[in-house]
Amino acid sequence: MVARSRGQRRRTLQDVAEAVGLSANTVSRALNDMPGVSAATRARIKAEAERIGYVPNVHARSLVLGSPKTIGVVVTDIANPYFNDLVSEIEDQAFTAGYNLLLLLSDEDPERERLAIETALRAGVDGVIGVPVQGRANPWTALTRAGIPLVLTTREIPELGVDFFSNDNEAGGRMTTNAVLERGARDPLLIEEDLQISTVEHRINGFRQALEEHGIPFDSRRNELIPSRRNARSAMHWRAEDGYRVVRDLLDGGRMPDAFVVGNDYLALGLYSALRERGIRIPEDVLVMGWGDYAFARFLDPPLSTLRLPSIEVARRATARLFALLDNSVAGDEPVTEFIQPELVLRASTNR
Amino acid sequence: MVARSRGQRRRTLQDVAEAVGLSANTVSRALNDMPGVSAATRARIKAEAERIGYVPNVHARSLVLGSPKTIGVVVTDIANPYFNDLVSEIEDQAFTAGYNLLLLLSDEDPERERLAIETALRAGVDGVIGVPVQGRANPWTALTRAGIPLVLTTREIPELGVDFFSNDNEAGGRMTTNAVLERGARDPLLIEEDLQISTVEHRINGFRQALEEHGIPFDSRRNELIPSRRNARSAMHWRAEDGYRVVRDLLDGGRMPDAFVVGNDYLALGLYSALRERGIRIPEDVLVMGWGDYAFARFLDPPLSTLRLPSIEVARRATARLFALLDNSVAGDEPVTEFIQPELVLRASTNR
DNA sequence: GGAGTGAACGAGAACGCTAACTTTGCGACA
DNA sequence: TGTCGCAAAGTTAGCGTTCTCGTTCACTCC
Repeated sequence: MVARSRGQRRRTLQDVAEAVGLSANTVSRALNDMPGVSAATRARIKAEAERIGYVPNVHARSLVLGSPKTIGVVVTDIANPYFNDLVSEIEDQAFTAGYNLLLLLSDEDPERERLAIETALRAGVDGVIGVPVQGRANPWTALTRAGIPLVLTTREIPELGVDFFSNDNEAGGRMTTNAVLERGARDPLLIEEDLQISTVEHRINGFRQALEEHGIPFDSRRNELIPSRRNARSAMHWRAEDGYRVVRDLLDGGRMPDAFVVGNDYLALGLYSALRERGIRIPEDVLVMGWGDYAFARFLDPPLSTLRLPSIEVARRATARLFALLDNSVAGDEPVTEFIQPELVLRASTNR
Repeated sequence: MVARSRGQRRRTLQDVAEAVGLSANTVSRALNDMPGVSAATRARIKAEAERIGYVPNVHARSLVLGSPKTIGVVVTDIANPYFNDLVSEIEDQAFTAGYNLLLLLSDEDPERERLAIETALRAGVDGVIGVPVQGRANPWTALTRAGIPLVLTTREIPELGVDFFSNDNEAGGRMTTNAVLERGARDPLLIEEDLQISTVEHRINGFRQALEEHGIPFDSRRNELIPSRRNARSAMHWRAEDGYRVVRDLLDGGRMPDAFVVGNDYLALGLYSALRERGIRIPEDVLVMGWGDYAFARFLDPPLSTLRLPSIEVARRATARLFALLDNSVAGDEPVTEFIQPELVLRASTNR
């Protein structure tokens, strides 16, 4: 049983110095493996520091070194597998590069986002990777004004004029839609969450382009927008639930498309459930195309065709860029925008 | 378009002071809304600070105030929905209490965990909430020795002697097993991941107890352990895959239990797939009981019976306890251990 | 009109650490 | 034996804040 030592005054360099009868400076040199200390003294100092439980004060240290080495990640939620991958990979990259990661969740709430950005600012982060709630520059300018490097991913804010990395949602919209059209669909329905973000807009554009290529007119009846719900912790349950409900209502209303193209795999999951309930078969009666290739997609019955997103790659490029900006190894005056190609994964739900 | 001001020297209190022709002290008072500054001067200072983009140096500030206000969360991965909920809720609680959250992922890797703890220490966190990779005290003592409050969740290390909050896995093991036994199963098989942690041990204990209550002997043939795989980002895919494979191999080997009780819903998902492939019907031919009530569980065909875990409640109590320790509002000498009851969710996969 | 009062602001120290510079001391060498 | 050189250690300053204590100055009041 290890003694719990709570409430004790925190040990300082001076404490160690007094304990070994040397100056604080020597102790500092010894512990930081700087030259100018004999091996014997160094060992003695390290042992003593260990013994009395000395932990360097990070604030004092970074006050003089000027390097907090922390990046902030402001993201809507981590329940979404895509953001989950994003954050995991950013954490991994940051860890490797010796950076800490301050996690801030905005919950799709603009006010919460504003506070998150403020927190990042107050926490003294070196840089920020963000996924905005809305397409408005406003809360983020607090960072750019303070001269803190900012990189956005997944959701774009062109007027901000900062670097942006994302999967190519327009291409994805085309790819998924084309896949069902090439398999004979003539009346596909796109189901999306109603978010004021570039992602949805780009996907709808891609959807529309694919339709036009196939000579099918685009109108609002082909595009069902589901009101978005906040609170990240149950977002995925709700999405499946919403997918279920929207299809049930559609069928009740007598509308029966010959293909569903949806904004994420959880929507598709709910949709499966609603179709099964009505005895409508996939893919015989209707094709279903998901988005995201979540872990469960290939285990559904039938396995779900979907779009695999390059979340890891997006995270990698975004962090690499941020680190480059932090190193000043790159001129940040010309904002970089990169779209990474997603990959179509065809499974039985679109077989025909 | 907002000007991007990179590479500029960071503004200091002194810069603001010189700009307005006052002392740094007065500027500090003005910006912190302390008395002793006239309203006019205060407004002028704030405007100027805003104009030149002054952001207080958090390190200088917390060096003197002695309050970093950050908690570290060391967890294996956030792809697991349970940990996802845990981290989301901790973030929420921390945010509300004015704390920052430093996220550290250990990836089920003891070495990575050791480094994560070291990082938390170096980052100067006020306290830590941890989910250990193993049941060994060793890496965590670095925190307790430094006098940094530590609370563990989900996975226990009794010899550490720190507070622990978890769902009651033993009870959960009993509840899930009893559910299938009460529905006629006489030859249930438990599938678990082979992790050296208290969680798995407790669940197996619960399983065994339920069997004994029903007069069924427990032996190793009733308990299939799947080797654990690292790398958090694909952990969920792999779990489903493993679930698929283990059942396929079992069937190939001529073993056919009358119920599966599994360690998480992703395993159940893979299992569904394997059973479907062989034409084995759920629940007619075999009962399936999951664990975790992941978002997809109720949308499967048939909807999956499972155990809903009180992840939010666990997170809440753990953070509440940590904050109490940080406030010194509670004596931390007597470690607290709390087990919160899970809730059985019965769906069609165990109907009989 | 001079003492007392209180608001507005300034000077200096302190937080814990690191870096530049200085001092000490011991052995080698002429 | 005195001096030079170099390793080992100490001294001092400074990072950007906040806090404590002073100082200034206008204003009231007898």
